[in-house]
Amino acid sequence: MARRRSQTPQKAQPTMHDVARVAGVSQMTVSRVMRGTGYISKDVKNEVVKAAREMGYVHNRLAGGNATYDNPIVGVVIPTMQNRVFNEVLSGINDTLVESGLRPVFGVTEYSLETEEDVVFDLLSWRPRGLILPGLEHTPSLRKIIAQTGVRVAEIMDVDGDPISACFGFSHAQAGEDMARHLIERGYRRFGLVGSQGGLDLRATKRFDAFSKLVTSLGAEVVARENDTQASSMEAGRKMTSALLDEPNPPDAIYYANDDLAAGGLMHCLANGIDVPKEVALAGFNGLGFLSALPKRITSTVTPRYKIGADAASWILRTSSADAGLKSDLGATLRIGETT
Amino acid sequence: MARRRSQTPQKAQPTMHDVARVAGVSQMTVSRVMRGTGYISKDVKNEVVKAAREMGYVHNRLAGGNATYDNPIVGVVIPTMQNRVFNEVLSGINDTLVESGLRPVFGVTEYSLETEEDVVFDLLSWRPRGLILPGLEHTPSLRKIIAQTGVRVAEIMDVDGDPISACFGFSHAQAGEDMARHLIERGYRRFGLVGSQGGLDLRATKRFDAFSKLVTSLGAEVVARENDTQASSMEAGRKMTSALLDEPNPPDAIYYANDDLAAGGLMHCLANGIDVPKEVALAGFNGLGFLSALPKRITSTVTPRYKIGADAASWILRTSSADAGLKSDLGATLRIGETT
DNA sequence: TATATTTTTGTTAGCGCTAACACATTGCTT
DNA sequence: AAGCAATGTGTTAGCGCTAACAAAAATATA
Repeated sequence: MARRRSQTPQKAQPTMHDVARVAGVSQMTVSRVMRGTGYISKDVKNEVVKAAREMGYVHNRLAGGNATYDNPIVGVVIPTMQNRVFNEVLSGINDTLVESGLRPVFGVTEYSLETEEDVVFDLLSWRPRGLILPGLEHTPSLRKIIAQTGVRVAEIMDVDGDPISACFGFSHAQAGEDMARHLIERGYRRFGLVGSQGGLDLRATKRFDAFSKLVTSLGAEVVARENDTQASSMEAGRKMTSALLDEPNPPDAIYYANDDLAAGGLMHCLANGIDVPKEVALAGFNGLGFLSALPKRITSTVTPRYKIGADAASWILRTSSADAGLKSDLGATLRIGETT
Repeated sequence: MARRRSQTPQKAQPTMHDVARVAGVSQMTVSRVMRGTGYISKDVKNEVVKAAREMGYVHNRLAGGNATYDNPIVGVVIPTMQNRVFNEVLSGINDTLVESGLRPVFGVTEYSLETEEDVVFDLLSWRPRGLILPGLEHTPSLRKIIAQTGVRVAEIMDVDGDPISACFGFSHAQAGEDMARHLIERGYRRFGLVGSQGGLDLRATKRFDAFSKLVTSLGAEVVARENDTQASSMEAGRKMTSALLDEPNPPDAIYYANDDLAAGGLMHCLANGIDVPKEVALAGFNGLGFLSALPKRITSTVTPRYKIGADAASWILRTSSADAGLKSDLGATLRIGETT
């Protein structure tokens, strides 16, 4: 076993050198066996694997990264952990990455661009093979450090704007307009908007802006807005819906920033005997699976969450940096339910 | 700038040496500034920080870990990403870790102990400062490699058993019994159990076992079980509830493996005019926030998810490995709602 | 059988960084 | 002004690993 300088709480781990000694080969041969590269005879390979297993040796991939400038890491930034949308995005990222022997390292911004800057800086200290960032909006400092380090960046969830290198998502403006057109067609004219995160969710804002603009131009109007500062949840949706409908001239249709909020709205109506969609129509966003379990299927926009994550991850994995300026619109489709 | 051997797609990053040259100091001084250790004069510090910023230098923490046997990493294993419970646990872990300048690296097992073994082995190749594992059940090989490497391990979510070193959670047996006692007290006698993951969720199994045992000993009985192989969700809960209640002699109370399933059950009853709790009582598990948004507050067991994550993470951070055999029961409390 | 080719193993240098120690310099006592 | 501690900076060695380049051994070819 190798001697150690520092008195870490951990036991001294064996090194390749130790394995090599036990197996009676050179350390380089052990390295080759561990990575499965180059020529190795079967006998030696077995010998090395056996010795490693017996000693409990685990390949130290980070030390190797040091020598090759290539750590098996992708930095992944998400706005929040409190939203299931990102569970699915992360699943897509994780599955794709793990398949290639890499792992994501996460950072959470809580919807703050300043925090995002800090998080990215921290993530960069891991010398990741690439970075996955939410949205196309970033601070100038963030852009600068990205440019300086030349790190590969994939932006996800949005395509309305100019990506740093490549983006994978869908058009929120389009999604907002689609929903506006649908609701107008169904005869609704007085709209309420319900969001969360105090307007910091820039993609939701894009949807709402496009929605408002279109309904206004079609002769309808947005009569009320609610925007809780707290995280999105069914509770928040229920509370805000209640507030909205208690006003003197309530809207006849409510467009929510996401399905959780909309489901909360539906629950409020259900509990208070408000007929949906006769008295008020409800529309969500994301098309999450749980909608199908609700008493009424809520109209929503289905977004390709898993695929966004998977595509972004595999773009990072592709070594060619050829496809700069790539805009991958994975599409989001309106799914009409029983609430509009 | 340093010359590079390999032709990575990334731009050549400046090193401490480069920064040192620009700032006109030794590389060691740059190292000290970056880590904020030792004595550094203000002038030199400013000079170095300025140079680093201008060059876009980012401290490479992984290379340092190589020299100190101490990477800023904690390996975190979770059964699935499809369950919001783990969002909160991860939040607790992440918040605590990031505060100390570390980051979690995740692995997902999909409720398979064999996969867990592979994941842990992979995570170990990152030489993490510690590992956080779900539950107290692991394969012998897993235990062996843990023992061999001497890595610090915190087990979470359960305290019914013997931890490798320390565990943070609550007693599932206790939770199951508490619920059993409550339902018996309310007069229910014919119980249904609804789970997911095909019984692979070992903690849910512990609850169900303790529940079944107690109700049986109190003269009641478990008359039906449903156990979907797919992931837990409201949809699955609704489907299984429907199946359960369509049988000739349906249960008068259903105990679900978690709140999502229970909420799905409630939705089924709501949509089909089944009176809860008169015709059938429903009980969930976890006490998630969204329950308060449902038309009827579902009886559940509130679990300290965030705190479990936070406590486990800060135990990992504590360097003393003194407290071996630590069992931290954070408690789970029955919360009676309107569905029982 | 001699030579070229392929396969297998080893040696050397060095990745970017930090611990440990050495050596200045400064300010403070007395 | 001498002595001393505190402060500031540099030098050296080496972490665990891999690329690049030998060199030896096995195999194929002429």
